[in-house]
Amino acid sequence: MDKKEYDVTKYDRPSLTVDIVLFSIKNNCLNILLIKRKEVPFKDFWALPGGFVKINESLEDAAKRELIEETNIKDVYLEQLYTFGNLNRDPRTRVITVSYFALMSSKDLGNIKIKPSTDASEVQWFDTFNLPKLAFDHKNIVEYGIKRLRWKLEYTTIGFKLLPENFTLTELQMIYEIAFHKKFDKRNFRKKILSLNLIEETKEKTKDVSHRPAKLYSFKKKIGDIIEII
Amino acid sequence: MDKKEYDVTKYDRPSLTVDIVLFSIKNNCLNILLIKRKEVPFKDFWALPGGFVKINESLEDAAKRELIEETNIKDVYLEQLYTFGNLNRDPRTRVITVSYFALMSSKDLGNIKIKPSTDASEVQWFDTFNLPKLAFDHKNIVEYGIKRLRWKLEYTTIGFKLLPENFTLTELQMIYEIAFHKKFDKRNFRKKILSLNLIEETKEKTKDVSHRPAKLYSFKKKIGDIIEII
DNA sequence: TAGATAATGTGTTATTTAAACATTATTAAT
DNA sequence: ATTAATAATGTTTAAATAACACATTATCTA
Repeated sequence: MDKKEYDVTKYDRPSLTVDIVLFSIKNNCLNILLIKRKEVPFKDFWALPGGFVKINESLEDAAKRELIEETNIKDVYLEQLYTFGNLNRDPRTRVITVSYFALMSSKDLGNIKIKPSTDASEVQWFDTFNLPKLAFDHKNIVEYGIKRLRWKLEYTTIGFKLLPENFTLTELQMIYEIAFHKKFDKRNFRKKILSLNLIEETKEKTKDVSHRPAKLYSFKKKIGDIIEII
Repeated sequence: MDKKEYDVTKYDRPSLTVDIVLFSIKNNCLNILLIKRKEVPFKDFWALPGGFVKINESLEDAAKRELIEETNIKDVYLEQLYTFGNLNRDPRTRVITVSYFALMSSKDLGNIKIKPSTDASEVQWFDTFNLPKLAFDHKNIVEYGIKRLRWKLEYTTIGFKLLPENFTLTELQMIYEIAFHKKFDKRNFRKKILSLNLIEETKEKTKDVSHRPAKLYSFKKKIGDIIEII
């Protein structure tokens, strides 16, 4: 090592965590996944899934690992949200958290077995607009996540990440109405969505509904593509 | 301490830095401030101003402190950009950097004495679209900063942060043209800007120009307000 | 001091996009 | 056959955006 090189280890270093705001649509509500903490601080409080970043894993890998460890959920859409680093956000020591924004398709809700882990005694979905008191500054993080969701729905095609592969236009519209807390005109919504040329009819229809069945649509692009609409 | 409490200090912790992408308009160009590194790694490479976060300062305070220490610049508009945490972004050890996006009024360009410091042998403005080779992954950070700037110009009133208190409509338009790398129609631009009702005429005009002098305008809101246009 | 130069300042029309609005169609259940 | 429930569909109006050219006001200089 070069003599002139800084000894970067000489600095006191804060701890680094990731926390994940995972949204999904359940019972026509925008839901967020929370865990119940097993340990102090904030023992028995609900909190965002998350945990310490390991020295040899990227931030995104840490977020993925924590989701799996604490909730057994994988293959969600994930993007970085914001880094919270205020001095006293954790009573134990200085902890910086890089928060992640995640979306899960409602089709996966059924497949996934949410299981408690070493850190969490319970794992549960909550209505985003009716959350329990949260540990740490997780309320702030959730609010930041809701803002990001609205913004992304408005300006990108991210809404498809919340839907199963085939979906009805009514389901798609519902996502927007849930996230924005307001109704949209059905005809204008359909015109707008179809004019974007992002989805196409499938040959299928909804089954086992006691009313006129709806056409199922699918997103044209391969999964993984988020298109900026603007 | 509660026995059940984690010993959070037992984890290997990455180092934490901040880096600042500071934009200003100079010579009709969008400029970024860089420092020349005094030490390895990347000795003599140009890099973003930044440095290690102290254990008892917030991330934003760290960004402000580093800007002052390395460049003697203060009172800029500052917002968090993105956190870069890939494994090998620093050859010495694991380093996470929380990047910040900053804008400086062109009126401050003259007042400020940029001075080299302990970490930097030189400090200099560079044309954003014609940068030298940068240290670490700072090229990525800059690109992220440019995207943020464009987005913010389009959807907020942040452009005023790059201008002196009184400015001409041509100067304002120039900022948009520089950032977007394209021309806008003068009449439409003025109509749009004035219809937003955010700026007002002052009684002054440009002086010492060898052509028709332009009316000077000022932003209606007190400094600090960034309005979402949409 | 007249003419060249250089940038400012201003309106109208056409096009595109967004908003408002109500009826008929299809299926299952009874 | 009737009912209940939701799907599907078009037109008209208003608002926002885009395209476009020339007169004005100052300095400079011949």
